[in-house]
Parts: sequence; structure tokens; C-alpha cells
Amino acid sequence: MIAPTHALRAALTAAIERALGEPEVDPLLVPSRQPGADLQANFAMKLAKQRGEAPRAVAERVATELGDADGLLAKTEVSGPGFLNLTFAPGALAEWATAALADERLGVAPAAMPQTVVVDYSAPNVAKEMHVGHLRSTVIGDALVRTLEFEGHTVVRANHLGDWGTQFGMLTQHMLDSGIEHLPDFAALGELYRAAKARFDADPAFTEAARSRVVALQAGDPGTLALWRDLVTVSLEHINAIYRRLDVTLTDEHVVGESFYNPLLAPTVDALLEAAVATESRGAVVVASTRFTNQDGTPAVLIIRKSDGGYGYGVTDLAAIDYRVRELDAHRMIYVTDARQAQHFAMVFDAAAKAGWTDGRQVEHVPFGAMLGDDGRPFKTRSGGTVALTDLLDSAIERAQVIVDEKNPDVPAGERAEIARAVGIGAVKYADLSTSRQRDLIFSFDRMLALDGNTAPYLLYAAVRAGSIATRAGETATTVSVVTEPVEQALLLKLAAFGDVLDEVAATLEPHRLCTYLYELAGQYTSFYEACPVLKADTPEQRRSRLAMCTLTAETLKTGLGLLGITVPARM
RNA sequence: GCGCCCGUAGCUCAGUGGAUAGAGCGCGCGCCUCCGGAGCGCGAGGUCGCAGGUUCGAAUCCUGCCGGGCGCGCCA
Repeated sequence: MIAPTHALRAALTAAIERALGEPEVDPLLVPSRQPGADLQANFAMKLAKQRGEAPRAVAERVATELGDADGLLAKTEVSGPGFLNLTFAPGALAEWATAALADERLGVAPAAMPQTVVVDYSAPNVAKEMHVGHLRSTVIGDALVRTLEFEGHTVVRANHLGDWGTQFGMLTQHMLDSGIEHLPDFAALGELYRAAKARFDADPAFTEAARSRVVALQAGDPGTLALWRDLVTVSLEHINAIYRRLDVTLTDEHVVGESFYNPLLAPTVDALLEAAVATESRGAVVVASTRFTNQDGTPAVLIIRKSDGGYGYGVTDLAAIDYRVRELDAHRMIYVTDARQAQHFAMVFDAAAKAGWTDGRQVEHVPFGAMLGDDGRPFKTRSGGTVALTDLLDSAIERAQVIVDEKNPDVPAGERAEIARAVGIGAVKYADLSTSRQRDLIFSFDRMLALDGNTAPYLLYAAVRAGSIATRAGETATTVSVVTEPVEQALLLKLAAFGDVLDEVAATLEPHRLCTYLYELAGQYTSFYEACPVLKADTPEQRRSRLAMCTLTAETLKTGLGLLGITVPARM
């Protein structure tokens, strides 16, 4: 099914060629702000300039050639310096909406060229509690994953768990010293971490023992490995509990931690040396950058192997790229991490490209801004720590529960709790997803947990209402047939844009575009609902037609929110 | 020193070449005998950080400055 705007764009390009002999011209179609016009095409000014003609005359000639575009258009009009204002025929929009309603993809065409896409996101650390700093990668990554899958791509979720490195020498050594073989729960791990860290900082002998313990771990010493596995298992229980509360699609099967790449690191270093991508410098193996310099003006380097023989995280990232290309045949690799790692990933990607590993593949860093306090400084609590993710989610659900209880006193308590969960978690996720991700974010409980305005609850409410009206109607409407009011026309136009927005999100990896779209759709729906009686429409046909619009809106909101990882409750 | 991100209404933010720059919150006024008021309508509120440039047209692209955040050899 071809969206009306796509059909019109093609018709315009063809009309431009027929009228002016210019092939393959982008008609520069944008939404119109003029009352009565749906779209505006801005090609005339540019073409007229090139051809030395009057823009309005150019627009007129194309408009004449375009006609009604095989019934797509009700009106074309040239105005201002040469804008071509276009208004869809109500029947064309109605026809599209009717088809979309019968389509489980809601009229969204699948990707023309499906790819295998690896999305690397979340990546919490073993042995540490998840805090608000982990929220953005997890929530943004999950929204991208869901959207790319909906578009028809094969998505490989990669949770690059921080499960390897020096701190595990420290932890396992302390376990050995204190005779701990198994941790009962995550709280015990927290205590272990604090105790081990204290010794590590204070006792040079322990520090030394921890260092050699890392070597034992990396060499695969069975006893040390067993202790390490216990740490990972206990941590994953904590992490998975958070994922389930957050309604994130990550599970154990997506964990491909740093430890996974351990056996691949030595061959990766060899390959990079062999290809002369990496060189030795001051006892270490590095890849020198041609784009970045140090403060003293020397080239910045990516540490591949440290002078003590240990591996830098750069080589882990390079081994991961090599693995994802060769074993997974990934066409596109996406890394959702904070913006501070931008230079690191740029150097990693440069090195991979120089080694020839990413030829014909896309490798993209998807950076997001820092979480700042309300003083504009990096976010810290009063005690200097971070806010645990569990606490944030608890607060969100508590706040939502108060409102839910107040608004829905007749709903059973169990269902109220379920609604509060959907509303509270949805609010937190939406707050993170709805602003452009590269901006720094001021952390604020009030903003993250807000329930009014451009928030998840507003969208959930609109979706629930649009869905419930169909239920109350007692019939299933399948046909949009009567489009008389401008608000109806505007609503249909907005509904038809869903697929374009998903394409944009897939291309730019910016979920906030979907948020903005859904908010506008909800607003457009509310305007329609205020202006157009549905159940009390003038005729049975109009009633069915408007009901169908309600249903398509409800489905689009539900699907769109679902792609953001936000669940719509049955009622609220 | 090199590099990245950001600067739009009191606050939090949309808007990456098109006509009078838009929301939400907050503030003021109005709307439940009318399909769900977690809603809707109206209003006040802006030198789009500053200065040049490109363009028929710039919040948007280019250059320079100012302000904030961040990164640059053995942490990830």
C-alpha cells in the first residue's frame, strides 16, 4: 500500500519532467501551514532560478500537468513567490485509511532492503547497581531495536556487559581470602564490592594479589572462573529484574559481555599488527589517529595492548566489530553509549575501516548527552552518589498510583496497580525518549515523573479513549468513507505519515521523532474528537467512518508507543 | 592546544533551506444537564547566544567569536 504522500511525490516528479523536461527532480514536499492545504511543494523557486524563468509560471505549468494526480488531489493552487499548495481528495485519504485498518502493519511498508543490524546497548557493569546513568542507553537502544524490527530488519541485540577487567581480580581475590564461594543475593555483592575496594585502596599486598588474580582469570583458571561466574549470575538477576520492570526486551540470550571477546583479543591484536594498522609505542600496541591529537600536539592513540600485556577496551570493541561482521554478517552496527565516548568510537571505527573490516558496512555511534544536575554540573545526589534505577522506578510507580487510585476508584486494586505501573514506567521512559538524545539532560524527578502535558500518560489516555469508544459502540468499523470536516482530513493525513516517521527514526536513530509524531497525532485526534460527534454522528455511515478513524488512531498510538517500549493499558 | 555536543518564551524542550518560529509546565480567563475533564478552548510571554557570509528565501548551511557540558596512552 502506497502512502498518499509517496504517491503524490512520484506524481509530482513525473509532472515536472513532463512539463519542464527535468527528470528526477525532488518536488520538495513539506507539510503546509496554510488553511485548506495539506502539503506544499517548493520546487518552483529553485528550478526557476536555474532556468531563468518566473517561479510562479513554473509552478503553474507543473500544476497543469499534474492535474488531480489520478484522483489523489482535490485542489492545487500556486501562491506567494511560487509555492504549490496541494490538497488531497478526501476519498484518496479515506481509501488509504480503510486499507491501513485492514493491514496489521497499519499501512507501513516494510524496509525495501532488510539488513542485519546489531544494536549494542544498555551494557551495565557486573557487580554494580544499575543507576539512572544506565537508563538512557537501555531505553533509547530498546526503542531503536523495536523500531528497526518493525521496519523488517533482522536485529541482533548485543548487551556488552561489563563483566571483565581488573575489578574482577579484586573481587575474586577477596572472595578467596574470606572464604566466600557463593553469594546469596545482589545485596551481598554490594557489600563484597565495598569491602574489596577498601582493601584494594589500602593494602598494597592485596592490590598485588588482585592483579595476579586477573591474570589467573584471563588465563582461565577454573577456581577463579567459578567465583567470577557467581558474580555474573548474581548481577544478572539484579539486571534482569530491572529490565523486566522497565519492560525492556533484553534477556540473558542477548548478553555478549566483554568476557566473550577475551579469546579473540590476541588474534585481533596480531591481525592489526599484521595489517600495519597498529604499531608498538612505549611498550604498548596502539593505533595512532590521523584525526585527533593529544594536548601536546602528538597524535591521539587507541590503546590496543597495554605495556603490561593486558588488553585495552579498544581492542575489545575492535574484536566485537570483527566478530559481528564475520560471524553475524552485520550490515549495520549501532552503538548506543554516552557522548563522552564519541572520540573513542571514532578511533575504533577508523581502525576497523583501515583494517578493511567494515567495507560496505555501516558502523554508527549513537551518542546521547550527559545527565546533569539542576546546577548544570554532572548529576550527583547530595551525598555525591547516583540515584539507583530501582528507586527511580519505585518513585514513578508510587506517584502514578496516587493518581490512578484517585481517577479510577471503581477499578479493582490489582488492575489499578497494573495501570500505575504502565503509567509510571511509561512516564520515565517517555521523558528520556522525547527530547533529542544528543542534548544533555537535566535530571529532575518532577520532569521524569510528570503526568501532564507532553508525557506518556497523555498519550496513553488518548490511546485508551480512542480504543474504548469503539468498544462502547458495539460494532467493529472497517471503512473510512465520509470525510467532510477539516479536522477529519488533518487526522487522516497525520495517520498516513506514520510510516514516514518510522523511516526517519530508522535512518537518524532518533526516537524523539516518533514521540513528537505520536504527541501530534494524539492532539490531532483530540481536536477531531472535540469537533466531530462519533457515536452521535448524523448518519450510520458517518458513525462507522468516524469509528474507523478512532480505531485506526488507537492502533497507531498503541503500535507507536509499543515501538517506544511503552505499553497501553486496557483502561485508565 | 586539538576535537565533539549544546545555546530557541520565566522554566523544560520541538522545529536540519520555505509564507505570521511551535508545544508542555507555570501564569490569567473560560468549558462537565452534551460520545471518558489524566481533557479542551482563549490570552499574555521570543533581539532563535553575538557578528559576518551564502541564498529568491536562514532558527536551520558556512566562517569567526561568546557561554555551558565533555573527550584527548595504558579505567570502560
